[in-house]
Amino acid sequence: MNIGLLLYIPYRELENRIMAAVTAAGYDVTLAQARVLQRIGPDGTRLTELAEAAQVTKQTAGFLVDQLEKAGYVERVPDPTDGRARLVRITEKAQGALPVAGEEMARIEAEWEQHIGKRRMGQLREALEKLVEVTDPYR
Amino acid sequence: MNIGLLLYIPYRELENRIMAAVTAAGYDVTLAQARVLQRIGPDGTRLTELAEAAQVTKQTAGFLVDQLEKAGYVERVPDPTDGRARLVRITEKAQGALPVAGEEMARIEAEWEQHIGKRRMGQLREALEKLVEVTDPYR
DNA sequence: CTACTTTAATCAGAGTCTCTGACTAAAACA
DNA sequence: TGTTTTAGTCAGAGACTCTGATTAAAGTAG
Repeated sequence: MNIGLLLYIPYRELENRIMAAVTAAGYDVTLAQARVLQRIGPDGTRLTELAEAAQVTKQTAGFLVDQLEKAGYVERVPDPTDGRARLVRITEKAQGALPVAGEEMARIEAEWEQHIGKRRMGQLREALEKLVEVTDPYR
Repeated sequence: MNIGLLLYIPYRELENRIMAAVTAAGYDVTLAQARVLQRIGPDGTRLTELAEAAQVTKQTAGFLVDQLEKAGYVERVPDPTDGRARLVRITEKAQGALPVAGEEMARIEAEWEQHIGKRRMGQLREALEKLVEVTDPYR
């Protein structure tokens, strides 16, 4: 089995389950919206930064933020340090979703560790962290 | 850094580079088309099977196969064992793309091994193969 | 200070991907 | 034979993403 599929299959499982948990908790967010949402920092993040982090164009990021804003999950506030820019911030309404996602992620990691063992899980994480050094275009 | 992103970043790099290599070799295929294409077996595969393997609906798979067919990369032939079914087969035109993808993949794996070391690469593969046992819905 | 360049964001339009629901035809089964 | 299941298609809509052009603010060189 090729390494691409080996990386992708667990990733997709993780993403699907987290989305399901968030949806079950009553948050109506799509996958693309969630990918943007999780990149927003605690003090707000500029659209351009979000676009880079999520690997989409500014237009796409703007489109998704528009939807998130309409749904009340984010708000845009002026950036005090730059008159052109605005900061996208997570609203109180969306704050509750973060721990839901975090808990589901922890649950999944625990399941994985149970199956492959603590040692292998540690090796997996170590290898991936090293691999990200050469494959992440934003570091 | 969360495990999801750790899995996704190298995956995306792999996918992007393979797509770039295939495109550079003169094959005009989209990512979604490629995901279907790589699931087609040597003797042809049914649409329904492709849909399951690629994790999309039959309609979506059909839509992508239509495009691949128009571009001359696949053909549909009757399934001799089932009058309702048709086998999607890779045409000669598309055969050349497979080694291009394979070579790029091997090149990337070699680079990764160079960076993280042979030992870690082995551990990574071992851990992922074990992980796929519990995360692959199609096995 | 002024003119030029860059940067942040948006507007407009199009192409691609994916889905739900309804349907046809062949196969499998009771 | 009649019913149910399976393989695939048709129709329509929604979601995602892109390229190109534009506006406004900031930065920079003279």
